[in-house]
Amino acid sequence: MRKGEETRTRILDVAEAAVLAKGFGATSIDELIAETGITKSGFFYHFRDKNELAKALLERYIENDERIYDEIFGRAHDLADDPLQAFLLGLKLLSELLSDLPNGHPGCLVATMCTQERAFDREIQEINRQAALMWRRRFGAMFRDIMRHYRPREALDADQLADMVSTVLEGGIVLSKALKEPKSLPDQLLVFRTFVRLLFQPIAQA
Amino acid sequence: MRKGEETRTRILDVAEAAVLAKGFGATSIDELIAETGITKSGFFYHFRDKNELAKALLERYIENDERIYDEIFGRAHDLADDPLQAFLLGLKLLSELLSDLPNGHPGCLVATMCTQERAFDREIQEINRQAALMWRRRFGAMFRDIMRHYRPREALDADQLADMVSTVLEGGIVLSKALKEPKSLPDQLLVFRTFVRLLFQPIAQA
DNA sequence: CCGCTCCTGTACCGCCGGTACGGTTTTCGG
DNA sequence: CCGAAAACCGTACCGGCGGTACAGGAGCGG
Repeated sequence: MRKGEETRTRILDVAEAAVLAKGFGATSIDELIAETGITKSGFFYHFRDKNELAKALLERYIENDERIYDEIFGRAHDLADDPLQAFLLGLKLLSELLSDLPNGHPGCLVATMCTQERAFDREIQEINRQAALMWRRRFGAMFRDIMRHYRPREALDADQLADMVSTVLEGGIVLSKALKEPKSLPDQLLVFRTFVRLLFQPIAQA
Repeated sequence: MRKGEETRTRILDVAEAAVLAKGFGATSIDELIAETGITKSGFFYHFRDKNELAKALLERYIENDERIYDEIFGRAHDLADDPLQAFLLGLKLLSELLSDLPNGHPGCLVATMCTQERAFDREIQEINRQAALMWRRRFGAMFRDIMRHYRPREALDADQLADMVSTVLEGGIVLSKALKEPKSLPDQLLVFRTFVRLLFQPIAQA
């Protein structure tokens, strides 16, 4: 009914924070049910096992991720007609959004799942792969659009450029966590932005 | 004495592979002692607890990592006098090295530790931070050297550029694992290499 | 009132990290 | 070659955790 969904969401909220902070293995079910105020039986009513919790967590995370990208780059395309300017603006907006997170980026579940555990089943690995492929399609389309209007100074594959967005995001998250410098992630994104601007700058300037 | 070190090394070898594949939490001590052929008592003779295993694992990994960078970029500097050419060559050599790994990069322990667990103590987090700072110093020095000879087309901070190397490596590892495409990591490194070449290209070409 | 969703309570299992501790073999310096 | 330290083995035990089984109950819509 309604109540069930609400409880399930509350479990997922608590679980997501715990998993991003401590890792999946270090997050105990006992701990989750204590914080959500339900019993162990209640937990297993919603999730068959921990693996299904991981799956639900990941799917919800990816959905939310896609929504954020839709919104930011959608807004960027509303503000700028030119595909290059829109993309650069999108990166800027994303960087600002990441800067405004008080404790830095909480971490990426996709990275957590694929870095940390081959303990998960193939289904989760496939969800992860699809998420990365969606990022590639999303940004790849943008780069292809840009390349229809601008000639890059160096021949680079649109898909590899698209992957670079994901790479910088995932790598920036890792680095800013390791360094304990939340600003590193948005900074790295801006460095990448400069590279993209440089790549599509017209050769004849003077 | 001598035998002790050998056994300890064997434990670390087995543990490193397991941790990179399944994550730290999912790697059981029972599993490690079974594969190394020792008993539980033997394990705890070498490591007080799992956290000390993690620490030893991380320190050894970082040492080895530094050695590899020393060798590759040392060789690159032997082959090219110019600091920019040497750096670009180093990236190329590194990319080729990563391409030659049959099953792709096994994963970065620094990323594993900092992504996955706030369950580790502060000591490990500090080791992680120092590793990232060492990368920054290493590549930052190279970029500063380059900037003494070349004027970048865009004003970028040498340390942020240095961090970009780590970002691309860590992000590339995550992405190639998520995509199950080992080639992504070396490819991303080459894309970054193109960006660096572009950044320091003289403006007046004709 | 029935039946379904959404739980609670209790009891239990096996794995795992970790402790304790006594005993044994191996190794190396003197 | 001897003795002592190093490098283990064996066994027993503990508590936490993931997971199972199952009985029961509260609330609510039809």
